[in-house]
Amino acid sequence: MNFVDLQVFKCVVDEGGIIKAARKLHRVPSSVTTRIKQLEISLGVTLFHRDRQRLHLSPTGELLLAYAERLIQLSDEARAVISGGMPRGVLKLGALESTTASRLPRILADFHRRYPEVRLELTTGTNDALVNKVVDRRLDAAFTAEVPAARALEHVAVFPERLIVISHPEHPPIRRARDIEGASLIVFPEGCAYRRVLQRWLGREGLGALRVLELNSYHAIVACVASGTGIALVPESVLDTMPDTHVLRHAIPKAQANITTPLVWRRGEIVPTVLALRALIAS
Amino acid sequence: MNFVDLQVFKCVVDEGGIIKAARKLHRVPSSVTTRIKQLEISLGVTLFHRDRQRLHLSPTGELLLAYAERLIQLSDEARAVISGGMPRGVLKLGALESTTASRLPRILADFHRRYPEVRLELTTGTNDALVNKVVDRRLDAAFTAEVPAARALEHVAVFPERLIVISHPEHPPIRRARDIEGASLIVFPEGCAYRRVLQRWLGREGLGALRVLELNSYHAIVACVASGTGIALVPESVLDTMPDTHVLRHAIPKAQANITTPLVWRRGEIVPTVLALRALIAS
DNA sequence: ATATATCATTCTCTATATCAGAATATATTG
DNA sequence: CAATATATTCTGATATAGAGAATGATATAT
Repeated sequence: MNFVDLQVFKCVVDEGGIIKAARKLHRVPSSVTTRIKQLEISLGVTLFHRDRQRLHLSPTGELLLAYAERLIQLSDEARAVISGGMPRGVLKLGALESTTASRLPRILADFHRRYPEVRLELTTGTNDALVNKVVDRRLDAAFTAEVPAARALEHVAVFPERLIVISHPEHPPIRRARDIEGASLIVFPEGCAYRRVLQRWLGREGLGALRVLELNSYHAIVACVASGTGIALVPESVLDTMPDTHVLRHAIPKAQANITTPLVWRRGEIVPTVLALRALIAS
Repeated sequence: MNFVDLQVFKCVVDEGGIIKAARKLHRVPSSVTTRIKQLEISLGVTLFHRDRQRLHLSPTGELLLAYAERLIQLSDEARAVISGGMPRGVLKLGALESTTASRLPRILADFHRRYPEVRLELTTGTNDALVNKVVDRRLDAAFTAEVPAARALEHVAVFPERLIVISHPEHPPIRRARDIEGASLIVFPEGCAYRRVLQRWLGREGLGALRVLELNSYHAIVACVASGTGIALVPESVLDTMPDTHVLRHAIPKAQANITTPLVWRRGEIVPTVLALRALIAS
């Protein structure tokens, strides 16, 4: 069993006959016949039932077909990633404001250096907005906050993140949810998964609704926190990109704090540019 | 790029050298070297950095390794599933309404317990409809009423059945065909072999056409018979699955009464799932 | 310091596998 | 009935892969 055999097998099934497959494969029919026979012998099963000079896929053959398709697809992907020529064209990428600020600069610089033929279009947005845009094909892929529940999406874990609470420098230490009672929350608009993390934590410890201020940029949020307007939940990596901010950092329980930023794309529709991005991140 | 190359590649990485890999693969080192070189040439990349007679996996090599492992694992799985014992996949089975009611529940329960990987698709229909579907490959096998005449089908005898005539409880005894003169026949629609048995018997004893009522379910037929609408011919085993039916049973001549339900499939095209079913019934 | 062992590689020969092409057998179609 | 289409078998040419021996370069032990 090798890739050539599997490709020949799949072609015979798709084209519905030895001769048609031979034409498509630029081979002579006898070669295709022998290849199929060899495959049957090596697996010890009958892939096709021969009925009056016609081939009919057997149930076992159907079983193999499913595997053959997966194997061929995977090997094509491997070849594309490893030796695939330079990807080119447009890569429509989405990311959270936080990921954009903390992780992307390095990644995108590397990416552009390695694949200068790719024009990058970066869209920022909340977790939910990004997921929707990927599903709608308005993005090729996105770095989100949560692994999406949708069956239609695939993902790979990329960046481990640690969420922390930040406050005004003179704020007393925050060890539990009730320590922030009375403060205002400064958060991203609805749809941000980090905000849900924060509210879940507060809810779990019995804290109800707080005053909420919605801002659209981490710089604005951090500036407001520093000036004592309220507290906020941010990934530590974002804060590390802002060296001169005078805010106090408070740890929250690990169960809430430790999350992973995934890269998500539509199932089965990974494109060369995204493949290249994924390969670059993996290395 | 083929599976052998990938396995050799993975082995070299795992064992950490050409010679160790060669030992493990029962090959000569030169063979392993050439295999790796070929792989590098065919992919157009360098998989290992050669540093003073030592190999070091390159970043590209690491990329390939990940794919190689998935591909090898998947192909092993395919081989195990396809040439490994347990049948799996879909079994498209046909059966008469009567067989479905009386014999199949036990059989199918056993079958599913023993071969949980097989998804069963059961189709009911008349004898002729089932035979046609098997010939057309829309069924893998079927329990029919008669041994099919078609050369293209094989069969094995499975269940002995005894056909009996049933009537309203107050109906006088039926000993010969003329005893039912004037009654209505309640039968399955055209294509049912049991119906032909009944009409052959009546015809042989010189009885002509009777009024006929066609119904599609044994429950309906038995209910109509019980209420005095007419008489019907049913396998005794079906009646035994309906404990509270008030109908009178009448024997008919053994030549007509004793039949055998066969399992039929296309000649020479018996598949693992049907093989398993046949084996289970035989035991 | 020298000898030995280890390692990857190169080269050549042989066995094997695979392909193309011609011939064959059977079924479908005009 | 001829013509076309289909899968298969057989044979010879070709390419490929593996074995084995030789090479060169490095590390390790005496």
